[in-house]
Amino acid sequence: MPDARPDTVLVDRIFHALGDRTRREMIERISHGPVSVSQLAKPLEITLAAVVQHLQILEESGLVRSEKVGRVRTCRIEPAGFAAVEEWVSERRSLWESRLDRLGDLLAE
Amino acid sequence: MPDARPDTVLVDRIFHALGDRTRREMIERISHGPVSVSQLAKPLEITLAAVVQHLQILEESGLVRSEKVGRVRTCRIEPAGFAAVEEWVSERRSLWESRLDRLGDLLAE
DNA sequence: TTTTTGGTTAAGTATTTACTTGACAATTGG
DNA sequence: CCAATTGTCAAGTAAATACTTAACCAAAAA
Repeated sequence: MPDARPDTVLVDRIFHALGDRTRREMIERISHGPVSVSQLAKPLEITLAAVVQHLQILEESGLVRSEKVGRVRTCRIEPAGFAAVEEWVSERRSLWESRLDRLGDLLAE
Repeated sequence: MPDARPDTVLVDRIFHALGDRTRREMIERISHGPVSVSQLAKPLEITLAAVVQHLQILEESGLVRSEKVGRVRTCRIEPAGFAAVEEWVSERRSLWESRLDRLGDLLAE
């Protein structure tokens, strides 16, 4: 990924994080409640090391937060990140829907 | 990308499509109104061929629709796809927010 | 204290993916 | 008719990214 305007960097990271199915599965799991890294890894057929790497990307995107107590790291959802996605999507959609070009479509038919 | 349950395939394609910044820029552009492929390519510093390839991925995801009349292909937003994203995101978020684990967090502090 | 559990880090491999080039087809303008 | 525009397709390249292995550390259990 090349550089971009500062205000898009966040969105970039979020969508990149969500672009991988394994990471979405991890989010799925975490959204049902806090889980440790090894619990998170169990249903996935990849190594623990790979899971840790995915987790790092999820944390950098701000979608997930984690905290280590003792030797176990517990993962939680960070709702703010999700709000940013909804915002981006609904913004683009409403932009389109508010257009009157639809009218042109009808006339063209 | 490996296989997945049939009902997740759509979501997979959508998030994969949104995972690329160039494709999001294309969506950005299209959401302001219908555009031809070459118009779409102009601000992007990649070849027309690359744009066409991105467009194909966007169409397969259901986020964009296009139609060719004469020699020009015009691209439009397909709002239904966007709704699917919002649904997925808000579902995960509300799942988390409705959890009472927050209570546990407070007690732990 | 020894072992097991849970996690981290670095380095390398292999697959995906974005992108280019070049050759081509078809519509439109001069 | 000839040329420019608009797009398509196939094949190859280069870069990004997912994943593994292996060595390691700290906390908890036996």
